[in-house]
Amino acid sequence: MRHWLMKSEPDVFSIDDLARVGREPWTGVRNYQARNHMRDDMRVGDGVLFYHSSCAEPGVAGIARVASAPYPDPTQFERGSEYFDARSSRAQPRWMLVDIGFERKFARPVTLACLRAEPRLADCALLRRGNRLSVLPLTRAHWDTVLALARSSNKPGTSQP
DNA sequence: GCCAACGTTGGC
DNA sequence: GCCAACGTTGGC
Repeated sequence: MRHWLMKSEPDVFSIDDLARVGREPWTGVRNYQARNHMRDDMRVGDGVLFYHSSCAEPGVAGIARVASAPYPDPTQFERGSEYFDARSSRAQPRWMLVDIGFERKFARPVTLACLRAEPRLADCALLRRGNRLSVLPLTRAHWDTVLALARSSNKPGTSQP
């Protein structure tokens, strides 16, 4: 099983939204590297860290799972959608996505500041300077480390960053 | 709102 | 293929 991190702006779609709907097509990705990860590398059941970006407290908010095989992002065909792509066709769709299924929300998010403070995450792609990729792979060690941070930050008496 | 970093576009 | 201009991302 592989592990991933996927960014979402909570004002648009948060971990609570995912918890409510249970499962969601990850529409709107218009970056080839991110698309390639979904199209070529993801498998049903892969673990996903659900990351809140562009918000007051950026960080990992919870866990999801890859819930479908890749298929064409329907919004690329929707004239009038902000994600419409005239260069795409149903015969040759340009943008592929997967469905993401809710697993759990952390009691407290693991904040970006907390991630940056963890030496074992120093080589994580998320923390690289200027990184903007919205779908990125994690090593098993990164995954385990973030989950451990989520557990430790929930212990009573543990200081928060 | 600012700005650094990066991806995309398009002229040549 | 090069590269400047432009647009977007995302933290602060």
